[in-house]
Amino acid sequence: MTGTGGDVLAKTRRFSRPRELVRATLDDSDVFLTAQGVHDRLRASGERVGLSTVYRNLQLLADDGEVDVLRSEGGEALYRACGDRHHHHLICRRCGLAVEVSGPGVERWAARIAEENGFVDVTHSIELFGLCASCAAASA
Amino acid sequence: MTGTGGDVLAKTRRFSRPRELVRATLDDSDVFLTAQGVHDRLRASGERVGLSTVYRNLQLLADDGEVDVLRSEGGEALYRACGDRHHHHLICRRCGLAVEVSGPGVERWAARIAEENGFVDVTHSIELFGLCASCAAASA
DNA sequence: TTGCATAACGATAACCATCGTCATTAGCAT
DNA sequence: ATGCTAATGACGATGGTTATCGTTATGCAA
Repeated sequence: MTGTGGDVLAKTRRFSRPRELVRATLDDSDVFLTAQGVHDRLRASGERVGLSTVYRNLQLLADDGEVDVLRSEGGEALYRACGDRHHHHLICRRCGLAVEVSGPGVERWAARIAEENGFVDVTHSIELFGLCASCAAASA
Repeated sequence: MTGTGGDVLAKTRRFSRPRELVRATLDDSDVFLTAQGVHDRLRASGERVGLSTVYRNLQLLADDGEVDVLRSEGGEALYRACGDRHHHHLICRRCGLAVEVSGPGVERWAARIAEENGFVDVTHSIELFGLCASCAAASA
């Protein structure tokens, strides 16, 4: 039988300049970006990449685990390049600044809760939204 | 002068049958519902309430702290009646079954992380998504 | 290097959740 | 009852995201 859950489907992935641009845009940013945001940055730097292409590649990169995806409080998808180790974020809801945080204890807590309730294939969304120091100062 | 920030604005809130129906629908459900879901249930029970009205009241109830709102992995808003004490959820991504869970340790962790990074006005979104026992069995 | 199969592109239309508009209806205080 | 206005609900507008599809271009092999 196939392994549990989706994984090594060995999809052929061809090189493409647009994808590299999207990846680079995320790499160059220290904040979470929306698809539109990535598109805007590309346009601002003189690159013309279709919006569809940005969405498509953002999804591909997410599927490949190269970028983190999370939902803003408003429900939009936010993307960011990230290391491969598991972590969560503390995000400024004003400027988007994201700080990677980790909490081994939290991971264990989540796993235990899931198990105690008979849930399987559990993922968790643990994100903290607030105002970073500079934004808090700016709005004082 | 008016108080700082939004809280006791003492907004006049008039009774309305549609709002009671929305509230009742959430009260009768043990799963998180989308606005559409609430609307569908109302229609199924023979009640005719405008979709706009459902959205509007869901928002009002959320503002009043009578219902929990969270985002599904797909970005849709999910609503559920809830107690007033702070808690999180373990949600079945198939059937929507939601188990309220709590983690004092997690709360402290979140608060500490926020403080260490100079963030203020921090809220956290901590939700676990998985497959409940029955749904897992059903898809085996 | 040339060809081919097809991944990827990108402009556009389709989708869908959610919100805004506005004329009509209906709580509720006097 | 009467008036003020919150609330309704049909409908159109918005905005993020996805699907469509003809065109372009990558990667492999002859």
